[in-house]
Amino acid sequence: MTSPAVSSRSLPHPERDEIRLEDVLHALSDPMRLRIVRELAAGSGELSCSHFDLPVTKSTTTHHFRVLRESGVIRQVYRGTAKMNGLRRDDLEGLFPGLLDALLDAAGRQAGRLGG
Amino acid sequence: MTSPAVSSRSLPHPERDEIRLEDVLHALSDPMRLRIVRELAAGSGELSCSHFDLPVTKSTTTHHFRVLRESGVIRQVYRGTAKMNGLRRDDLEGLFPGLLDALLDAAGRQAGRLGG
DNA sequence: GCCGTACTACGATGCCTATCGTACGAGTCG
DNA sequence: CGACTCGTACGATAGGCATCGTAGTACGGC
Repeated sequence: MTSPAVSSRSLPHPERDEIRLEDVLHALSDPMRLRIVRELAAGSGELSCSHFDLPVTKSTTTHHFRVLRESGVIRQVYRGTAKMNGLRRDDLEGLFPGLLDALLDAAGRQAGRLGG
Repeated sequence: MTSPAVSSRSLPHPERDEIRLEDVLHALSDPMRLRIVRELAAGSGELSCSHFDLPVTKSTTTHHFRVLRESGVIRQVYRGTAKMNGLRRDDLEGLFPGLLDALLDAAGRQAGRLGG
């Protein structure tokens, strides 16, 4: 099968109205999570957790993805054994217009400045 | 005297190049500190620490101002017994164009949405 | 010099969190 | 079914941090 079904395993997400700016900022204040979000923004669609090659164990990776989901930054859905991740661009743009772009731009500038 | 001299007590600030996005986001992810920054942005110039009426003790207030200063969000200077606080708008705008405005706008929208 | 105000320094406390390792569950493929 | 992959759950650990209270320092005015 080329497109496996979405599993029924539950993955609680906050509604758009429940997303709090402080939680979003806290989620993005961790370098590992900021890196994940930047990769998600660079990729066109959804990315699986295992696509990311982070310098931490899988347990810790799971933890970071959960923080991002529970803060409302990303949306996660099971597709077979993989868990696909996507930025909640529309919800964030509706709540905080221009914020996500400004944050991604800021992260990109800093990476360019520090990383070479 | 109407304009007391700036004291020599040392208050270390990060240089513009040393300001890290993660630190700024972490600083603003605390409700008390976000509130301080919003008040600073609303006021035209510098504000003294004692101008703020926060629901925490003065010890904790000192702590929050230090986090904001050490992350590069505000600049602090002694003027007599008072310590004046000002947003580092220029430095932040130079490093992360549009970010501060987007953050303040987001905070304002959320306050309007939740606070009435 | 003495007092009051503004802020700080330090220690304590309790909570949160980033990290790990191991054991487990869900799904796919042979 | 059995093996393998992907991701989770749980416990442990170590460090960070928001908060407080008390004691202390710096400055300005009397």
